[in-house]
Amino acid sequence: MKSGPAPLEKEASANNRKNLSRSALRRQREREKRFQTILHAAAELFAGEGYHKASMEMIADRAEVSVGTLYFYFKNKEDLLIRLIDEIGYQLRNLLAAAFQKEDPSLEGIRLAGIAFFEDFCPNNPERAVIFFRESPGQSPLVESYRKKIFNKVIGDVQDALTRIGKYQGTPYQSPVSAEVMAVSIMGMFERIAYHYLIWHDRSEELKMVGEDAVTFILGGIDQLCRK
Amino acid sequence: MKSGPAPLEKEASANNRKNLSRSALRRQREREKRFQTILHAAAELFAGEGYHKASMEMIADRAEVSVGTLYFYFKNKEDLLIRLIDEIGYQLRNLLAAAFQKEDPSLEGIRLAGIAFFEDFCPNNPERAVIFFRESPGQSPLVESYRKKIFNKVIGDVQDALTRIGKYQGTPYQSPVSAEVMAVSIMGMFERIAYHYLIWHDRSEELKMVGEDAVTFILGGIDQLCRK
Amino acid sequence: MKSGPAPLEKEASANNRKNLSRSALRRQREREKRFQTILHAAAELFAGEGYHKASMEMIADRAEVSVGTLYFYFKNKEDLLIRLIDEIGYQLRNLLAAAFQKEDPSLEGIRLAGIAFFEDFCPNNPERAVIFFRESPGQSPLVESYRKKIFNKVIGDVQDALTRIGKYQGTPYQSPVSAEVMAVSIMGMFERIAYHYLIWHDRSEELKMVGEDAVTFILGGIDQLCRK
Amino acid sequence: MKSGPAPLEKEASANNRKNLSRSALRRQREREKRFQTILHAAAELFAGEGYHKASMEMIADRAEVSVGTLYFYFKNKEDLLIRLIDEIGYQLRNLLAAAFQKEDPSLEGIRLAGIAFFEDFCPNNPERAVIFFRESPGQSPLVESYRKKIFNKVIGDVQDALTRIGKYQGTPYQSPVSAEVMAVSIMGMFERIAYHYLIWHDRSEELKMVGEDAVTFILGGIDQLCRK
DNA sequence: GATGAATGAGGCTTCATTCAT
DNA sequence: CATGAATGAAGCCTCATTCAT
Repeated sequence: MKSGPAPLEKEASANNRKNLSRSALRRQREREKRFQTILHAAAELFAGEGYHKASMEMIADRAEVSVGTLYFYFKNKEDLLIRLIDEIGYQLRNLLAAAFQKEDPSLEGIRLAGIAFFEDFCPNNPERAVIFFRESPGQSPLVESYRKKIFNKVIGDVQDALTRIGKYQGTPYQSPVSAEVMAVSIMGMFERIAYHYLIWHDRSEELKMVGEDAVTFILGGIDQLCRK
Repeated sequence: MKSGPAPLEKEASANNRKNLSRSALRRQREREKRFQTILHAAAELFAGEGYHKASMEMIADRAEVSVGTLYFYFKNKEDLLIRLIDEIGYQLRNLLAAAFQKEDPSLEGIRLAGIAFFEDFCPNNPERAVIFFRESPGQSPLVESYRKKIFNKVIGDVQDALTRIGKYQGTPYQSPVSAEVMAVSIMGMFERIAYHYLIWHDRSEELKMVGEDAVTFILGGIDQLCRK
Repeated sequence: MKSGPAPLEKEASANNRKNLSRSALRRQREREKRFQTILHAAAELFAGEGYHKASMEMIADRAEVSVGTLYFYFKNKEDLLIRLIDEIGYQLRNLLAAAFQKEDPSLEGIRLAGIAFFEDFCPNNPERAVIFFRESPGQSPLVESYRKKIFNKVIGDVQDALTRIGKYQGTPYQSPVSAEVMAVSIMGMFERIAYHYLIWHDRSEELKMVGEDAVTFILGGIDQLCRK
Repeated sequence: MKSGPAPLEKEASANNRKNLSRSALRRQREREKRFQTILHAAAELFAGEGYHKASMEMIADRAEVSVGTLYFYFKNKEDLLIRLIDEIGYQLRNLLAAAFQKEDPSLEGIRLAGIAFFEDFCPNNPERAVIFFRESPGQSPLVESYRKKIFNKVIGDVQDALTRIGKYQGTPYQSPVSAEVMAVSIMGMFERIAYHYLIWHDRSEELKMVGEDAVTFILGGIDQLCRK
């Protein structure tokens, strides 16, 4: 309560301000850290035990906090899941956006995006793939609405990239919904390939080859839809 | 199962047998009917309310039987879901098999399969699509193991068809896993397109056009993977 | 709390003392003010949301202080309620005492008390009526003991007034407990009339007329009990 | 499962029907009995420990059933309280109605009603008085709405009785709301007298005398309001 | 004095499953 | 075979209170 030797007026003030901002910052940092600790614990358990089997108590234990603290940082269990899929969706979009931006609008961007997904995202975030593709569907209307929103965004990104490519190359698509169908298809391929080779069968070492075939498949499909 | 006392005469015996077999048959029929009634009620509720929200009591009410009866026909709630996805998987495989068998091993079979899925299965079984694609993932290890088994079979069917086509046409695939990757990809496309245009956005009237684009995409993809 | 460097002179000292007492007074005032701010916030929320629904956090938010501060000024949540009903009881007693003292011991005092309650207290303190009559009963033994004490005091005041009137007018009561019964009855009438016309049905504009009838009723009752 | 010797056709049918109806009736009876057992256990605990302190587990224990059974018979804890106050309100109305009907519309009916409340209801149902007057106020909006409805009915009954008396005796009331105010007042007196002499101070042996004074008070009040 | 993050006991409620009738 | 009342474990969540800063 009592600080050391009395500092001069202005200095004291400055010091004080500095102290305040320091402690405030530290608080902020620790808050953020705790938030992530909890989210991480939840992710591990959702992926490992399944969303339903993972109880709030288990999550609290793993995060080394009390149950009450969980509810200080998150509204409820559903919120935990929503934050997770939000974060994963964000990561996924960034990954794809980076791939698309590496090149001029061309199929090369699509290829890079596929490689990013299969060779970067999947092997490095298997837990997140599990949550995104296996644990989050069909859990509640609210979660489902978030999933829908996120998928729509990712699909929209891919669709935009395809549209840009089409315009850039002067290749029209077969039907008005073609770009959308392709984007949805690509998303579906990514999803089920991850599910198949990562979640169900642990064949992650084949993912590189699988991804290449998948990308070839996609490029062939796009090409075909540009023909007529 | 338990026969009565030894009958005296052939006539009597015949008579008896006839009676027994009649009532036994009726029993059998009613049993089967009830089984289906319950399964149907469960399907409606799983799709409408979600697997978890649908309680055994609700299912019993809708099927107009008692809760106890549910447990006579099904081992437990999980069993209900497993039977459903089993049935759906069976239906799906038949659908695809029929398409593949309509033609000589050729891409036409693939096209027909796509049309069968998008223009027959989806619009006529939206409830089943919901159960198969949204409600059954991530519910329990056992259910997941059944899902895996069923998906593997469907994927295997497609893969076999693709392999047959490859052999028949003398077109080798890019890599050893190519046929499998394509099968998995096709499954993923089907799944997410159904999810997107049927479950999330009710654009089922567009499904025909969407399906055509998807099939074109697939054929282009296959073609591409046969090149080199 | 932290004084600067030691002052040189008496004047300074005097000055200092003055300063100290000034700041001490200001402290005192601010303390009092904050106490009331919190109590007021609690009153609003207890009346508006109900004692249980109103959480300490909500109260802190409304009073624009932190939760910790609540516990500096009040022992606990129960304490908040007790202080409130104490204050309300105090106000009520003053109100009645003022009415009784306006006149010589006579029924006129009773009339004025009724008017004070129905035409002053009720319309001007509906929130307090809600707390006193609806939110405080049955919350905890301790709160209940305070309620009992307060009611006893108010009833005692009325009883004393009635006794004085009886002695002054030389009219004995029917039984030894008559004065007490009348006081309790009057209190009950006040309570339920407020509950009925103020809390349950918003007919506060009729309260004047209602109050007059109530007072007439009371006077008739008192008169009757003095007969024999 | 197997009944004794095979009865003749009609007899069997009759027997069967009889058996069915017997067991159905017994079921019904036992259901009703359990319902009451639980309600009784809840009443004891609500009165003894207070509504909030009495947990569902405690109630289940006292009723010697499982917690789940509580929820088979009652929707939730609130429902338990509502059923109780409903039942008490019903009992109270019957009590008063019986008193009013014993005599021609006259003040004697009011007197009998008072006696019924103070000399019958209070001493024989102290627990119910506690629930009705102390534990049920301010618990939740829904409970409060039921309280309001019940009080309104009881007050309405008294008001009707007073109106009938007024008409029968040709004595008009001071103001249009007089009958209502009197009814509300009487209810308030009953309530607070019960609270004072039964719940707070255990002076139930004085209740007879207290009740007499209260009735005298009421009659005087009514009389006064008929004058002008 | 003030803050607000952390606690954790305890409450209510749900629901799959069982079993006597 | 069918019924449906009973079970009880387990889950989510609230919130008054504390205490280090």
